[in-house]
Amino acid sequence: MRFAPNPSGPLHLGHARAAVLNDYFSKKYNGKLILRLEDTDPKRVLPEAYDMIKEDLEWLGIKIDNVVIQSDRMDTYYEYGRKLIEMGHAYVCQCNPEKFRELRANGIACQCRDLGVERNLELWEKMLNGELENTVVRLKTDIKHKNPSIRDFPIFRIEKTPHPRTEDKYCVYPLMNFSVPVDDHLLGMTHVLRGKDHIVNTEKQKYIFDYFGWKMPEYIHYGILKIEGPVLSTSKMHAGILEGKYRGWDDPRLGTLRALKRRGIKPEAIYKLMTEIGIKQADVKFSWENLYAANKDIIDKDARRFFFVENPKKVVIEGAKHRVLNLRAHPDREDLGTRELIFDRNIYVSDDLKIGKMYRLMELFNITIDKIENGTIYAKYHSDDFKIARQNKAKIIHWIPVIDAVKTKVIDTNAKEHIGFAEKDFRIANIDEIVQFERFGFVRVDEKKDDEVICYFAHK
RNA sequence: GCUCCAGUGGUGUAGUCCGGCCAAUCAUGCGGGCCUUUCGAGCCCGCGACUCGGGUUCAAAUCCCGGCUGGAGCACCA
Repeated sequence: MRFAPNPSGPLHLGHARAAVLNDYFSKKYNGKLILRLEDTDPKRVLPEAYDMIKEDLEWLGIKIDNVVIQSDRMDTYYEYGRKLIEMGHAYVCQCNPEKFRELRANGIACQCRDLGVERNLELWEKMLNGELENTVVRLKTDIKHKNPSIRDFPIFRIEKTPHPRTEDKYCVYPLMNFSVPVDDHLLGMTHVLRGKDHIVNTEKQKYIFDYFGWKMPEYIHYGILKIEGPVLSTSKMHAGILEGKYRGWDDPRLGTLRALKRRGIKPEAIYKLMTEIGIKQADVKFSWENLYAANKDIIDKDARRFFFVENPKKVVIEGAKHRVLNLRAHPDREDLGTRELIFDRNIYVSDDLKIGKMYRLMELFNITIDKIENGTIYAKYHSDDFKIARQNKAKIIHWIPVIDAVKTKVIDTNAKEHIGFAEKDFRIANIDEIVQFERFGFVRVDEKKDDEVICYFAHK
């Protein structure tokens, strides 16, 4: 089987489905998986993408047996293209596109169709030498086919834009409806899983298999995956990055795999979801809910817990002594160690506290709110016993000691920044670690600066 | 417009090929409960679907016809 992206950017969720499905089934049946980079349109090639795609696949846990780059195989395409002309199944067409389109719409062949093999080979050589403009090679199909796009569709075109890899070595490039069947056959594909947007292409490509007398692989088409939210169009992403609208290919607003990685989404979660969605032809809506649930399953057991207060408000507590708390880093796992919270009169909270009400500072004690002055809340120590808080239906709130509070910025999926403080021991969290800010959600530690830690929000 | 395809709970999925064991699977979500000093996790209970109409048949989610809805393609892109 194969995964055949166009190297115009890194992989996104849409590619992930194709890659995962092909990987899943090739493993299931002990087959091989080829990565075929389809770079036969010089205009749409982004040189960095070749490596980005390999990195993304590796991250996804997809094992590639072999990498094939189409721009390395130009001579092969020329060879088979020439054969088709020699067999009289293809011809060089110099009609202008509008004229051809009009003829095609009426099911009428153009004059080029019957020029004869000799003349066609002559023109073909001229094409390859760069002597011609506005010329294509067409496959003879059925000029009255009920789908006009199938009537003598083009298989080679002239493109003089330099290719990032081969520069100006070639000026004639195969169209995918030619390179795909040639490669699928030569590379020994038995099964191909692709989106249903290729159904018509499969019909076109069948002509090539038939003309060469090749056995056609099993082409299976799955439905469209509708993904709400992130930007997926490679060209839009690229333009946005160049404009400075996005921070890069891993901006949290984008649907690239590297953006998901940065947010703390595990490749296993993506893999699982994609295999679950499967290959049916009905269109499906991508469920973020299910992705997050799968991801939570993976990360929850390892994620250390920390207190984090967003939009911090300062609270001064009267009548309580300095004390030190040791809390577990994870409620169910002793092996993840403890963290220390030092209470010393001044704390931050996130909630709006109401005067006269009782609150329970989590793991600490109960307080009652006295007054609010100049944005600072004054509270009194009430009692230690948790039962009293229960009896009084006191809300249990998170708190952060003002001393040593870690200034923290969480960037959410809309690239919006949430500023707050995390407890002092959050400093021990490593870059790339996924932690849970209790009640806030799971975040991935992205960057640690001297005065601030930056995290990306994964999900609740 | 033309050609082709698909429709199972809020979402994803099993079952559709080869009709009965399907008053429909699993997950997620939602509601409730237990536990818990996270509104997390776990455990328990519950909610919720075969697009509609006709036909064939002893029997239809499954087969046939039609409607409706959704989608794909109709490039010198992939």
